[in-house]
Amino acid sequence: MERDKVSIYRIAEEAGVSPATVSRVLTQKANVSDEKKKKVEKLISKYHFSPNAMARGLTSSRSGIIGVLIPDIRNPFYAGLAVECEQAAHDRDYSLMLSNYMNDMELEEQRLYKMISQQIDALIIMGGRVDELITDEVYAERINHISKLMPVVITGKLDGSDCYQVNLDNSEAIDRIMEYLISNGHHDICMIGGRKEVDSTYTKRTRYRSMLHRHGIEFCPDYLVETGDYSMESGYRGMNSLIESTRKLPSAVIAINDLTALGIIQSLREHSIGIPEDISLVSFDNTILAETSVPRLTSMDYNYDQYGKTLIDTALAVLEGGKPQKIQIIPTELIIRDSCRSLNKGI
Amino acid sequence: MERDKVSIYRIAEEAGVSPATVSRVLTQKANVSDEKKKKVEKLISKYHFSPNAMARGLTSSRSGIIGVLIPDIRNPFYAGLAVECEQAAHDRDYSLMLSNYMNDMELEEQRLYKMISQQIDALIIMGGRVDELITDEVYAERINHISKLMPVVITGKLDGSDCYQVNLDNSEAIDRIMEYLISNGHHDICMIGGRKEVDSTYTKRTRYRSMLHRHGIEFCPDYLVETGDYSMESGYRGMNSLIESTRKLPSAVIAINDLTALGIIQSLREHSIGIPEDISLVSFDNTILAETSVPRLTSMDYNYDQYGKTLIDTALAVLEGGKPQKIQIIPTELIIRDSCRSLNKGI
DNA sequence: GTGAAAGCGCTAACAG
DNA sequence: CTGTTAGCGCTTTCAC
Repeated sequence: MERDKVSIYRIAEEAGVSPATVSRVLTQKANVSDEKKKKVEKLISKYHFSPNAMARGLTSSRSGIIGVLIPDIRNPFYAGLAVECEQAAHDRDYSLMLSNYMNDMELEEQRLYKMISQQIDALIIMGGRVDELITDEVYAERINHISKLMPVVITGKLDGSDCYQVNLDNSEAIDRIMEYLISNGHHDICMIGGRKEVDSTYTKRTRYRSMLHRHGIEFCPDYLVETGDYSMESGYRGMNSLIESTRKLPSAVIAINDLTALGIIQSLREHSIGIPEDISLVSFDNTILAETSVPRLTSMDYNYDQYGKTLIDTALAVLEGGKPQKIQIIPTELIIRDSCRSLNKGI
Repeated sequence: MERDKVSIYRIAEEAGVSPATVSRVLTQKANVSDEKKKKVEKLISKYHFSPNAMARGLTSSRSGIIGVLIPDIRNPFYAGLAVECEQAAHDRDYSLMLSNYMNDMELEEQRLYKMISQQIDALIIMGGRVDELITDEVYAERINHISKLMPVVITGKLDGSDCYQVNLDNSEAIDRIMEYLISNGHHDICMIGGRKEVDSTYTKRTRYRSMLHRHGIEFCPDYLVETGDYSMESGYRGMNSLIESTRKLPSAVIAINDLTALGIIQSLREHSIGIPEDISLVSFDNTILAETSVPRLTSMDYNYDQYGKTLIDTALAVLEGGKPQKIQIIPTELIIRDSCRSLNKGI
């Protein structure tokens, strides 16, 4: 397969100028006479020429590519975020290189080093080990090493590392959900799903308890259902076990995310428990699943647009020598749909 | 931000050999004495060194990146396919560069040329204009031009172009669904969703009619509901209009994809029509939505693994000078879940 | 088996 | 304002 042999030399020759001049009109960094500029631009558009990014990168030691390490793009949460990142990157004339690591540590490492050898200019790490409550020290050290080579921005936390963090406001998220439920007359509130070693889940559970306390509601251990993960199946399992084990069903259930909520819906349906007539359901992430489920889910939305943009902008700011804030927080907003009802005044 | 300055020169110096020798152990293409080889390998792993892909690419005119133009990664169908492609690419030691074009022609062009300037080695185009029944000639010409520079593999068709095609077996897919429904006693079968100018939809509709004919079932125009797109909302709209306009409801509905099926479910629910008690529902694509919906959808699955692998392998085969088949077909399999019932023997 | 040297396409001094 | 020149880091002849 023959590559196109158009280069600045070819353009230069046909335009009767030097390669440097062509480069100058390409980079727009130096002045070129109108006459030559026009000639060159004509050739450029004639050949649909765009400079070889590898050659360019060799001199500038910039590839124009931002690497993104992502758990699984099939998860609607990450898919949405990835799209926003791509948008933000392209706005700044950068390309994105996505790598799914499928929660496989070995795969993560492989893909990471592959991206580094592709000379990515910056790295964004989502989920996985940067979400753990207790940082893996070996991992932190490795990431630290990388963050000496390029900007590293993560969506979670990594103790003792130099990474920049952009985090969802998990505290605000759970507080708002609790306030919403309580103000609608719910007292028996249950929380299903997740793994306690995950930072965001830990935060949610802690605030859940303190919100109960603040409103004078006694904490019931049965109502905090650990399932170990974030899948639909885990929601199904968690809800089933709650129904079987408890004497008194809660009036409201908080699912750790939309996928888990779908499993909860399935369990409730099989037990002929109506949503929201018998039990109200809220969840986190406001993915497409919240919109497509029956009933449509009331779910905690984040400003995904801002999230993606902040991730990219932070990486590029560091790349350009800036000093953005080490931790930035993305705001939340509860999207109210059809899965919750009010217990007040018999509505 | 300082890049790591480790290069083959540094390795060479420390190992007391020439840069060429380091290159030789890196590429494994020439013989190097065991002694020197070991020395070099030690340094390589000491520094976690991996050669600069841009420099390498400059000489080999290969970037090791395959570009993928995709409509929207948030669509579970494309997300699943992208994951398979990534897997297949990494197995061959290639990276993937994904670009979402959001069904925006202008964006598609921008991202395409951006990827070309990033020196992608091959291009895979999914959906969008390569799915159109009637090829846009200007577009075909552009793609043709690109396919002179690099292998281009598409998931649809493009008349008069040199692209390689990897297609789902849409004929088999609709045939199997029709046979399944008819063998379960369904005669009044309706098909909802899509746009007739889309190649795969056109095929499905044509075969739908000929299957009816073959089984001596009269074609009812009301039962072919064009909605113009593939969204959930379109299914909702299509089903609503069918319910309002027809005297006799069908016993089975075929949705053009899972998303459309979800809209149909919502419409049926609002009309208190039970699935599958009153109406059976089948759809295409077998995405995660088929598994997470209530009831779980009977849906046409494709061998996504093979699909992704074939896409990548075809591109790389062409790149290496091979001559794969111009058109390759991916088989289908109906996954039976809870959304259809049999009308036979009063089951 | 191994080193020296040229060159991939581009940018960035450096002269003029 | 513009041409010449020297690399960027790697692979690949070509001698030895």
